[in-house]
Amino acid sequence: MNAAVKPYHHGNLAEAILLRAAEIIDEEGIEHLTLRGIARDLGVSHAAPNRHFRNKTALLAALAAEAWQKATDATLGEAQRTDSANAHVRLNAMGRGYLRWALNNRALFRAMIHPDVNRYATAELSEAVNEFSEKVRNAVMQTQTEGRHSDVPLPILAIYTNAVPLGAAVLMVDSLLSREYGYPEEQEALIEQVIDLVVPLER
Amino acid sequence: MNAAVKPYHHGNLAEAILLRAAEIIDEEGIEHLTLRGIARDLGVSHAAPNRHFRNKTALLAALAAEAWQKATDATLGEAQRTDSANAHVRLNAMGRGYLRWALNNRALFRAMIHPDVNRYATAELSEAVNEFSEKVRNAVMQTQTEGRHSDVPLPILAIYTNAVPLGAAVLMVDSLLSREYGYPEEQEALIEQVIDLVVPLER
DNA sequence: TTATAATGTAGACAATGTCAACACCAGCCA
DNA sequence: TGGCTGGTGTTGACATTGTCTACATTATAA
Repeated sequence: MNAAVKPYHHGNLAEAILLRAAEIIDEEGIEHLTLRGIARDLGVSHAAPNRHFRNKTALLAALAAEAWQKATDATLGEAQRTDSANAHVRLNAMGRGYLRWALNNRALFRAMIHPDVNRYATAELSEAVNEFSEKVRNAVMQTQTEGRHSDVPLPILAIYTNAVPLGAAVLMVDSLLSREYGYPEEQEALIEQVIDLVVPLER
Repeated sequence: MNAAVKPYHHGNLAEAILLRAAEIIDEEGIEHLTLRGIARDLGVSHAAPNRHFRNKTALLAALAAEAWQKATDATLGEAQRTDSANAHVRLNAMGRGYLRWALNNRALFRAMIHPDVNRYATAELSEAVNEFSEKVRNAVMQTQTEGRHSDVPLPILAIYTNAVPLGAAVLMVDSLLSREYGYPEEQEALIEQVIDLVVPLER
């Protein structure tokens, strides 16, 4: 039988690039992400990625958009799983879902908060970010009607609520402080306890 | 009189490089920071910076170390200014000092949380980070003796307390969400209200 | 079937980080 | 005082990268 002949067209290069990019960020860090390296790994010519991403930043933006979508899913999914009508329970679950997702998907999380990305946002990316923040704001608002910091302006409470899992994820994923705080075996307990401080369940 | 003759030695190139680097991050973003660009701006040859920084990452690490030191100063300084023996008052002031510093020194803040930096930490940088986190942990511990979440393990409470100003700063400095949240004219009120949620003053 | 757009390739170019070899100079020791 | 030595700056080089243009191949649909 003849050896597998590489077809001229890859077939699904765009997705393959995104996948390989996420792998590289995980394994070698985002600073080692190069378009030519990805092309080499995928066995295509060095310029092939340009057919699918206008430039390197566009690739990062696509990764970030994917990240925001998945973060949104993880966040809302956790709330749905509680099957609760209590807004505190749902928002608490959202916080856990978000933080757990960030810690388990560090490559995508890094793409989300990468400075390059936020300077050159694509429409797709802005859309994803807006959807996330709208969902969170609504959930926060509902806890206010249940009495959580009902005297605090919604934007302030939203920043605060967002900041905790975001800041905690940055601390544990990227920062030098992660050496102090990052005990993987205790991850789930840590998530739970930190989120309980922002959105307490019993009062 | 003879025209100013450029001396062969710059005199203070290392500091000049750090200064210019911070300017570039502010004005053009960290993605436009190049060693050769800095050298051009300072009127030295393209390889001169290598005499002072082993590589580009070392320059970023030096910036980050400076950033952590200044952040520590801003944080502790604010606590001292309160001249209060109440740990809550001091920690609240620390949070405000940190967040205000981050919002007013975005270039250095970006260096602090830049992914490259945290992979190749220098001793100087680690030292600066450790000092900051130790000071914060102590202040958090003291609020616990005053009854703030006294049942929560100190590491958890420290993460939570750290996460709020850090996350808020990321939201407002770098993230796409900053478009939603970043109203400079309301900055001081926003700082105050967000920090009050983590470290409430009256109970 | 065939025209057309999408996808991949090859080659080129400027910019960058980094290195080695050399030039200049400040400060110390004899 | 004079020369040496190490620190600082320069020049030139090289590999790598992102990106562009021209061209090759293939999928698609009229």
